[in-house]
Amino acid sequence: MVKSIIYPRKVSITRRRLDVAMKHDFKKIEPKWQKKWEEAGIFRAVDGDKSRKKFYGLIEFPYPSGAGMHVGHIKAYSSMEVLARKRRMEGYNVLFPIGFDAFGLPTENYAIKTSTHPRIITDQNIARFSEQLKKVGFSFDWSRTVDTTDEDFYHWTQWIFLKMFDAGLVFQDKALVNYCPSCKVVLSNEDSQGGKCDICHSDVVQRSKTVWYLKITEYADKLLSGLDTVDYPENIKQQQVNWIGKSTGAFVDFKIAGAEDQLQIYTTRPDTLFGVTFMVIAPEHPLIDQYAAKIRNMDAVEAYRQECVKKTEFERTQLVKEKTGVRLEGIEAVNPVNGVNIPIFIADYVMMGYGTGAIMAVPAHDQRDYDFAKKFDIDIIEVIKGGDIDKEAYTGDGEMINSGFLNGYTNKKDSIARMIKELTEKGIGSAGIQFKMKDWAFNRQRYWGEPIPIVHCPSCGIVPVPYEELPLRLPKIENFAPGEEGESPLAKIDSFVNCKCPKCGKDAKRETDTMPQWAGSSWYFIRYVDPHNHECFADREKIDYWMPVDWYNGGMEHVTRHMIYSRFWHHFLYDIGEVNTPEPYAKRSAQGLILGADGEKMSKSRGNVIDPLEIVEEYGADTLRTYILFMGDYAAASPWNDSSVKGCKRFLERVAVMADMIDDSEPSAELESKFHKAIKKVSSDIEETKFNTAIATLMALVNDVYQAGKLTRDEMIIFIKLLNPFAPHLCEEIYEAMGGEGFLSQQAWPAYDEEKTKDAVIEIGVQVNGKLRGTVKIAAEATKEEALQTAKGDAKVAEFLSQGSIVKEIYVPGKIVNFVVK
RNA sequence: GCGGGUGUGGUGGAAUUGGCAGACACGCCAGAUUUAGGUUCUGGUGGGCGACCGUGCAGGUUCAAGUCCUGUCACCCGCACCA
Repeated sequence: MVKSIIYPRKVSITRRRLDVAMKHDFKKIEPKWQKKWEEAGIFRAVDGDKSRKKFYGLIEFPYPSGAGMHVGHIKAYSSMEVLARKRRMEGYNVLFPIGFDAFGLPTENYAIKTSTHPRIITDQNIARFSEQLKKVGFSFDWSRTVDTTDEDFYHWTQWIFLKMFDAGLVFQDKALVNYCPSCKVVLSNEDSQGGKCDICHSDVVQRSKTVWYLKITEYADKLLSGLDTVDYPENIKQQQVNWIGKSTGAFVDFKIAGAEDQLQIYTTRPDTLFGVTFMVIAPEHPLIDQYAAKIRNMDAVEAYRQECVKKTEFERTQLVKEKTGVRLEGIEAVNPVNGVNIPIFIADYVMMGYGTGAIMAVPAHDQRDYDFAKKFDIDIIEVIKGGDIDKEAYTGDGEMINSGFLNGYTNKKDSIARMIKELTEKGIGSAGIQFKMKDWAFNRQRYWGEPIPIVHCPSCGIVPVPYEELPLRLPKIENFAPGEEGESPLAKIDSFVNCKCPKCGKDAKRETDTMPQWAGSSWYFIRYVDPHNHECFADREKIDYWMPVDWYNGGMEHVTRHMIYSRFWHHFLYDIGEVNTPEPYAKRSAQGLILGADGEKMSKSRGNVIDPLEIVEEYGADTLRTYILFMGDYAAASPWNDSSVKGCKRFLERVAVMADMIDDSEPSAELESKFHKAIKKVSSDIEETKFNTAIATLMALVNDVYQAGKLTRDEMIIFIKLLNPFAPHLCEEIYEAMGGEGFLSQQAWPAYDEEKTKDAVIEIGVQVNGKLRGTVKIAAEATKEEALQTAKGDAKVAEFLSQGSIVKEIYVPGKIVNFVVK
């Protein structure tokens, strides 16, 4: 039994102060419980346990950088940590795994700098991260840890790649790619946003390279419609929708005057075809070379093209103000609806990568075309009434004019449909769909990645490595720096490159590129269900038991890349019958940033970075965890505040002392009711990721207990159960001191009695003409008459009522009384 | 430009979704304890002397608006010459 020292109201302060320090000796109790949990293995998930409901809570596994953990990691993991701990107490079989996404450029660059093998660096970093994570007391199932750089893991990354190859989703193409001259590596559009390399932030240039692609565009529609079946916050769904960027319109063929060729364009407004006065094609468009002999001003055209190549995609899109271009003199196109000849221009405001790389220009109703037409003095034909085309392009709705059979149409939808019908019947166009999303460039000229399991055979061409030869291991090499021309370091390893063709047996060469950083993270969550399997990527029964992920928490920065890529892979695995659902994640949440104390984003250069391990050292892991979730709205950014950290520490100390206030002699009904309300509030707040108010409720409850000066033993148990997901070390310690059996973490989550959350007597506000004039106490079940009667009895209310006559009396049960007086 | 979001005390942030604005915490003030400081405990703390005024700003709906509607401003985050 607990040695219950019951303090009288006035206690020896010195005595109590010493007690506080003893009761919350986090430096002693935190390692103690971390060790006990690990030894007892109480956070291990049990495969296939049908006697309980399962809960698979997932956090984005960290990239084990040399810098160690950031407070952002703690926040990202804390929400799922609290949920996992609560779910276990609720009797669920919980899978809450951790792993490391360890392939990637920062490690490789560091390896080059320090002449240390990336394997060694990765192992060191993983060990460091693991130790740090354990110090915070996260309840991960460490027996399932995965490491994407482990050959037992990337074996299956390669396996999935080959399955995609078999399905025709992998192809190779020469293309202009984003190339980082500093990292000497090809970057995807996602990794080179803003024209800067995602890794080293130097300028990205365009280069022609042979690139491996995954046909993610084939899954664009599924990725879009799948969003209707999952529980993601609206802003995340919207970002994905924008990223996929579906647009509906039509493809239209324009004849080249005096030739047989067609110039195909894509438009979302085929109904404005009568307003087309010129065409624009991208500088890279193949039509130019095709007609080089006919184009009279080829010199000027070439000069313009050279200029464009020099600009990066970023620069091209930045120059939004001034339109530039060159007319292709000598060739013209024919408007298919009216037979009028129109000029063709090249201009860099048209991109080769979207649509067909060619547009029909309708200057009257598109501002870009308008600007271009003004600059080059081209006709502007109004086809939609409603604007003033002398001033600017009109993009609104209106009656169709100057448009032959479309004249008189006023509804955009109808006129588009009519035009598409016309185009289809005449065989000069058809309805079409376009996506902004492009196919996924799936290779890097780097060492520290999964080797692409492909062989180039002089006679057979591209041949996949047979499944039984997987994993295709990364050779252990000394020099992993990329070549000067940006070729992979693997290209220098003859023993790796030279091989026999799996098909014909003749001499062949291996692909030397590796997969991009996003590969392993595209399926790691499946591996967690069966991490040690050597026969397949995961046992199907285990997949059926655990998948999909019930709740996935992570950062907003991964909403469009990692989330889309992994959803793509999962849809694919579903299509080939390897997993049980198309969507991998049933629910998604995202944490907001932790800003520096100055309100700015944490960064080394600003010097406002908080090291979570220093906080653990000084205040303890329980305080850190509690503070991070108490800071504010979980999904919003909020600044760090050292004083608030101390406030949370103080709260936990008050809890520690509370154990000595146990007194079962005269339970307080008032306090009992407060406990029932708190159980209800904390339980629902955790489910809604409103951790800040859950903690606030517990703080208020402590204040109430201190006011009462005592609480019952049962109430103390309830309290530490509610606090346990947030501050588990302290709660386990108190539980043990109270003589509790086993681990608190394995006890049942408290239940509340709805009846006891309701007060018999409530206090409500009384308004006169909508202004608060007093408050009165009434019985919860009071009738309207009783409530009004009591309200009128309030002296101040009565005074205001006497100033006129009551014309209306409102009583909203349990909420408010309002008198309207005139 | 398009999409998403935010705007509440000195500060971080609450508000059962139309019903007592400012929970909880920080900070600050005062008192107790202490040789003193810190710690701890107790009390106070939106503004205004007041009637009253207060949720970015201006209107509106309503008995009642932080919450709903219209307009507007500011900031943040995505995407961006996407045809």
